Amino acid sequence: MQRKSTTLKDVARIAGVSTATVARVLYNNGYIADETRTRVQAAIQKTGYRVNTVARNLRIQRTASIGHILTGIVPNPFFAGVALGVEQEASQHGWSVLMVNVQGDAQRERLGVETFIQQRMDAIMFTTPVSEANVRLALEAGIPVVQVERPTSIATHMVVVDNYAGSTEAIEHLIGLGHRRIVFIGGDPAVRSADKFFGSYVEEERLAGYRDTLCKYGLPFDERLVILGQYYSMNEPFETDIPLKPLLQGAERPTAIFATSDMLAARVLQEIYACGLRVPGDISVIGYDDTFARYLAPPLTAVQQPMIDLGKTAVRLALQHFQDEETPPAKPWQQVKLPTHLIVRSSTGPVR
Amino acid sequence: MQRKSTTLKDVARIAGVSTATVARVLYNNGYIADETRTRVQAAIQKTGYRVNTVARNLRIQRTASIGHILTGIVPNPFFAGVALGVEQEASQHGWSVLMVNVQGDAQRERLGVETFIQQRMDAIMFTTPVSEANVRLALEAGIPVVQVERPTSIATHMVVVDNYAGSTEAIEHLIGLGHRRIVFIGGDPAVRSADKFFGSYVEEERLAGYRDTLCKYGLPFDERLVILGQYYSMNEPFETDIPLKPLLQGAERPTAIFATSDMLAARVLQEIYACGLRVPGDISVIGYDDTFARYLAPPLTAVQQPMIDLGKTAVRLALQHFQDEETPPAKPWQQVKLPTHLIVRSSTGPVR
DNA sequence: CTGAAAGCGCTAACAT
DNA sequence: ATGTTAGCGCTTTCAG
Repeated sequence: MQRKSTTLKDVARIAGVSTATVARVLYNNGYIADETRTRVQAAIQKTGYRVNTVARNLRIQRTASIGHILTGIVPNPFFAGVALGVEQEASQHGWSVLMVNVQGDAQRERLGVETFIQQRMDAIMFTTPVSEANVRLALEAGIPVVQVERPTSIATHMVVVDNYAGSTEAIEHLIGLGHRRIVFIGGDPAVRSADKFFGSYVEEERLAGYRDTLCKYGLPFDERLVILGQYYSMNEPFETDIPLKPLLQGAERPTAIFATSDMLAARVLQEIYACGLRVPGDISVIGYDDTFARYLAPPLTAVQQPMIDLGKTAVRLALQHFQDEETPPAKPWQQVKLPTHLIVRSSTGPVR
Repeated sequence: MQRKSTTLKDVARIAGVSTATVARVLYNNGYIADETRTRVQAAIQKTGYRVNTVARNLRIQRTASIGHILTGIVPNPFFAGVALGVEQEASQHGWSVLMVNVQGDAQRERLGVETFIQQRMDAIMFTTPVSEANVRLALEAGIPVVQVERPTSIATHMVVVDNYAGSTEAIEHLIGLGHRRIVFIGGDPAVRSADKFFGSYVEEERLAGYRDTLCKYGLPFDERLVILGQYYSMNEPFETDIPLKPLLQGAERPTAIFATSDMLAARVLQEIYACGLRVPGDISVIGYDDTFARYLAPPLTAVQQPMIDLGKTAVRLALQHFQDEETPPAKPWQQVKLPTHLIVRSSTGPVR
């Protein structure tokens, strides 16, 4: 907003018409004489006029902007994927997106929401809300909210992933390869106990898929093969040790491991190699997310999350509120569940 | 901007004062009677008033917002790091950031700049501009510009990395371990020939560091050990093959490989393993960026780029324009060069 | 087909 | 210590 730029008024003066007329040619509204249009367009050209969105927004009482709150765009590339999807879909519809990374901090999240309200964002998205209270805050300001991937129990639009199916598909793949002793390793749901989530935790859904699939194929569910820990950190990429060695060096070594993120799977690979084992020769590994799975050695079989699509869908839900502006009968919140896909690469193979 | 929210005027009416008075307590400006302040604060509390930033921006002719254009936040996590740095530093100073991902597309980049101009962003940042013309576009609109990491030849603020030193440090580390046949693998500078860059290409700087260091230690520069290719793609993560096998299976096998990104290094590891070799036993590998280097097997020695700091510094440069508003003698564009650090992990070892 | 004019919600002189 | 008021740049009725 540096040096003063051309205004509509300037253009009008130069073209010798009123501001209303300029606005008409700008938005192709109403009748306008061809000759006038040409004259106005020439003036626009000449001055390099560009509409002042700030003034426009004030006038029309909309900003066509989405505030996007991310738990942490780093270190897990999953979030960058969602952010990209959000931005792409938004800009395709002429919307803008403001982004705030809170790195897991509820206080910063609150500030983000507060700012977004002040900026009069037309919608607010949480790609993984940290605190319920902040979701409520946005809602109370009368702003449509979309929660992505790990919604709280508060009713808003939601777009989630079919974690149960994703997990099921992974385990079935392993069972199909002859595996019977399969480790499940994931973040501990209890860690997020501060908030109540809608439905069940992502991690719980995946665990349920694991358990039910074993059951379905008549395999025993062995609690010792389930490893849950607080492996996620927004700032320090997992310094926590993964208690896998005992299993790997024990008598009844598992033949496959299902990890609930690529980052975790990568750590699992490191542990496996440290024990002198080979993948998939001695043990198969499946990751989740499909972020940098393809870059690991060997290229990792992984449950692919529809990151981009998650973001795009979230935007579509938000835009709905404004599409049919004539239908104020505020439609209820919607929940969309997206499928996952198992990408089979080289980290899984038949059991020996 | 949904349902009509409380305005300053409302608050004034309820508190029984003028809007000017409310503004005074809001910003703690000028004299105000304690009693009045209390009354106003009560009214603010009661109504849940929140300043309308849109109106405010129009009035003060500033937006306190930065438009951030990213070549592609996916797939290289490097960009997410920069984006985080930008956002953190901005919000710490009460600034907002709009983000646009152009995924390497000059057309989309242009649209992004155009939008940012219309939104009256106070500054525009390019984390790796795609096209010179777009940088110029922003500049012509009178908006301060910061180019990050791979600036074009256009003069603006710039924050870059000391690629030469980064490369030098990596090669010295290898030479110190006794390596003499070291492969350099990187993106081909010629690929970006469409634009002229300021100083030299990032890749060229790194190559120069490699070459000069070999020279310094009296080692021969062997062109056959330099592999340059178009390994980067914004959308499909490198499908291109890396022509490394001939070298790995040849007579005089190199004992170390220096790759100019983690993504490339990851691919190199895969090739090495495919040839049945071990790291670092048979061959050492160094990556660049230090994004997911720690997650590879073995954990990768890598030249760490100051991603967050790159972003933060860029914001600081942009803010300078507004700090000392009284000094209109527009100070010249500044260029800041940030250091890299070699993070030694387990992918490098003494030559056998 | 075109123009006049009323604000959107706020800030900052300028008065008092 | 507080109030009045003139815009910021734009959109959109309402008149003609």
